[in-house]
Amino acid sequence: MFRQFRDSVAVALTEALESLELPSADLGIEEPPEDLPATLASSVAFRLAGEMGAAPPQVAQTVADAIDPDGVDYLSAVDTQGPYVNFHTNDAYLADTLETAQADSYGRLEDQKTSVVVEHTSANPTGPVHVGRARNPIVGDAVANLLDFAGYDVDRHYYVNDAGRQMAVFTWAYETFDETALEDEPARDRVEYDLVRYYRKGNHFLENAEPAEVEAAEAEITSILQGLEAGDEAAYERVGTVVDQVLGGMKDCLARLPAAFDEFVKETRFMRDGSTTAVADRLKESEYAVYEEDAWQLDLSAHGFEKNLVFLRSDETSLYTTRDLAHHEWKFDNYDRAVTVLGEDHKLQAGQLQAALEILGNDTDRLDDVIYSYVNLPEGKMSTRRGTGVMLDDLLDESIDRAREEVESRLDDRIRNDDLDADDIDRIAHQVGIGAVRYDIVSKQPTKAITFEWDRALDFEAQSAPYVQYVHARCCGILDEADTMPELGAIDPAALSDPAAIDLLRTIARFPAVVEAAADEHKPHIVATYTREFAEAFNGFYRECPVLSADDPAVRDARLALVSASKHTVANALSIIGVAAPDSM
RNA sequence: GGGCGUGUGGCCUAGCGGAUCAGGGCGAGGGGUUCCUAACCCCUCGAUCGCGGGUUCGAAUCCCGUCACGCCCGCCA
Repeated sequence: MFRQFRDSVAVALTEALESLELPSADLGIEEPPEDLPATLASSVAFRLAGEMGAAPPQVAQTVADAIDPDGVDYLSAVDTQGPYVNFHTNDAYLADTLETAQADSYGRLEDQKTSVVVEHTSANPTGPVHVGRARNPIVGDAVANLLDFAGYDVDRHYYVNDAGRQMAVFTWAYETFDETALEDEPARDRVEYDLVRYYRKGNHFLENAEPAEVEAAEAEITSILQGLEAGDEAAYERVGTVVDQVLGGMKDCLARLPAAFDEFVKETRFMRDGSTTAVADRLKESEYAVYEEDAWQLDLSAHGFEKNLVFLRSDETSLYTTRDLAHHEWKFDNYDRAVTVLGEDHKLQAGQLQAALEILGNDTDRLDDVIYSYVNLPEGKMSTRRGTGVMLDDLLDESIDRAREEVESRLDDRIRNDDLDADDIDRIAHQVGIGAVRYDIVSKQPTKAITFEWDRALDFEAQSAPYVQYVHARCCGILDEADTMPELGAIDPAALSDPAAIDLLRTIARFPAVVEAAADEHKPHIVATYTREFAEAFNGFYRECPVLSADDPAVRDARLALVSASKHTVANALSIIGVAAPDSM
């Protein structure tokens, strides 16, 4: 109801200002500090003071007097406090919130009639997913969930870089070396842990072998790349053998988060269908194209980039960005909007891509990037090639193990006699363990650098996933024990008179606005912050207001409805950030 | 050298022009459970928001400068 209230206040305030013949371009509507009773406030008086030749508090009073609360949705009264005009909600605001939030889908926004493709992760299929890039699937999945919940028609894509030099090296190494030549056993019984050993072996060979041997290897690698460029079916198959296996393993790892994709889009697709060549041809025709040092380049100085972007090598083969151009035009053909989640190291490339897309005549306003910083180890960067780094699988395992210990240590002093069995313990360990990892990452602004430390990443204390998950479990516990749910029509919202209950209901009322703001800015961490605020509000209510043992049946029913609304709110907020909502824990 | 990003109490973090807004959390110290799960709650200690200027009625928030850290500046991806 918060969004509706905000809209109606904006209209009322605009009309009031117009009636006073004052400018209404900047309404200055904001949320007042927590300890004030008003739901919304306006700071227009500051800006109008000069124009009216009066002090801000007086201006505020004049404006407030010009608004008649009657007929304005959810508005009960307008008053002032110093220079601020404050807007208070009426009973219907809370009553409608309580009723609306009874729906499982509470918070989901209206259909935006817009399709959007969210591309995330897109890690080269060279080996196991490590924590350094784990931010990508976690943030990416949350962004996709968020847009979906905000009413967009979302597809999730993983762009597979299967045409680059790295994959050619990998393919050559896989075909060349015998398993007996590999030094270590796979770190884990899954295909990408097995095959990455060939990749590392190959890279090691190229860096250390005799020049003649390296030259021969390079010739083979080049022939693979040229085969791909020439549309040679055998080359696709050779590379595909490696790519599909490794990708399959990575997919299994990502599924643990869980992060799932609607489509894995291979870049070779845009070589095979001729669109990459077509893009290059069109670029050649553009006014920004230059042919220097035997290679076709784009002069992007007018777009703010110092150096030229090479889009065709001297041997006529395409580069990553050229293929990505064809890829993005394909996105534009099939979707209204495109969001890409990518590491800060790709930022320059993304900017060049966007400039080139504009040169090709695309409307790049349809494209948005979400940039995140890599997670580094205290001793430096993680690297698949060098085999340094913490694997996401290991992080998840460790987190689940610690969560399991936590559950087991709590079993003895559980008050609730719901007899958790082995399956429950396993379920809770997974929900909490994986939830904690995701929450830790999704709750921070992605642009902030993170240095990975086990204990910090696996903290189950307050302001973490379990803190919020526990609120959901409490809701379920109460609803479970209440034999019947009251009829919607039988609920009297007025029975919720305690400050803690009203505070909770007001927090619930804000949820759709939080979803809207987070989706508009592609910032799932806003939802994570909200879950924490929500949990605090709920815990306050839980402490102050007994539900099942409430003496007055009307109070009990109203509180029960509030718990139900709370459950939907927290469950949906958690689902957006990809954290499981346990029924018990 | 240039570009982009980050800089909030011992540590992590929210806020990113508006009201005693410097908010949470961890850590430290002290309390709370015959009552819907104490992975909870309450209290105390602790920050002039990297530093210096400027704009503004008002700046952690905007501008300029400066320092520190990260990322990038390939006919790699």
